[in-house]
Amino acid sequence: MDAIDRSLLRLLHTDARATYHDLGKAVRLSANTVSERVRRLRTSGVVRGYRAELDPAALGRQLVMVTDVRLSEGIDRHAFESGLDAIPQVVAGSRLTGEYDFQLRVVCIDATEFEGVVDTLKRNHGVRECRSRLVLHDLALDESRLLDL
Amino acid sequence: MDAIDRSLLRLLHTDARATYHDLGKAVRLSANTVSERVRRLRTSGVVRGYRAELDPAALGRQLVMVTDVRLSEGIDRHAFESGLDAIPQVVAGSRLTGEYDFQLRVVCIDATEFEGVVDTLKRNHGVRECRSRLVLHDLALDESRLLDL
DNA sequence: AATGAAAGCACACTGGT
DNA sequence: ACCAGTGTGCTTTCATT
Repeated sequence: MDAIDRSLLRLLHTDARATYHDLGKAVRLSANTVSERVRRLRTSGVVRGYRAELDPAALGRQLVMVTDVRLSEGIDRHAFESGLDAIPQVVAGSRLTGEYDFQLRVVCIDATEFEGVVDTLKRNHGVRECRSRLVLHDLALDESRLLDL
Repeated sequence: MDAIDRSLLRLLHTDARATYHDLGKAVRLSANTVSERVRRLRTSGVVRGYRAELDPAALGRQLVMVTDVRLSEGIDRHAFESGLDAIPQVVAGSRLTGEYDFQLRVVCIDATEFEGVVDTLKRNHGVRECRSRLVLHDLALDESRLLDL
């Protein structure tokens, strides 16, 4: 992992469909060499994959909530996690330390749909308590900033 | 936006570097037609971009914290947001309703580094109070799940 | 690790259904 | 909206340093 690799990671984070040829022009290396470096970055696990970033708003979903969740006694954490597959509005989540067990990000069309999600969580997934707040907006930051350190 | 477009979005979310030819094989369309559909999805804003997903742990950063933050009176929200550019450990964040003003995701090497981030936030960025918890792990969910609705 | 050459493919146009 | 053909340019392999 040298400075060139970090440049390549930044470039691929900006546009994962950039050609090796163009990446090579940017770092002054042949397409060939870039291809090998990127393959190494992939197999070493630094690059986990290449993802198309979707815009939920363009899919008609403009209500984003952050919901902290506490499970009832006797609910298996692992079962709860796999059960979330059944609720597509839950697009991300983490298990956290502290007062609550999990934090979920829930993307909905409107408050009615969100109400349905909360009811489902409580009725079918062993959620005892939840605490939700509206996402006003997301900040323009991302993980590629770690390359600056 | 029909079922084929949703398939293409799912495929591109799994591998944003897939060729139009391969995408076409999956949805039984010519590479040509796939290219046109994908271009429409891009210009309509459903696809915001293509990103390489990095693994912070592979970059030597294994401590991930979620930190809620409340700003002091008289601190401009917008100034706070742009000021975060100076702290690369902050890899994501949202402005939220509720008790706290923002929630940040902070990726560090160890507790000492995180302590530095918290001190910086309080000393230089107008943070009055913060409440942090450790991310035990992230759930295997993503925004492409919205396509199932 | 990096390079250049050459074969094999993918991509972007055009034109046509 | 979709497809086929074509020219251009990208990717990959191999020999070489």
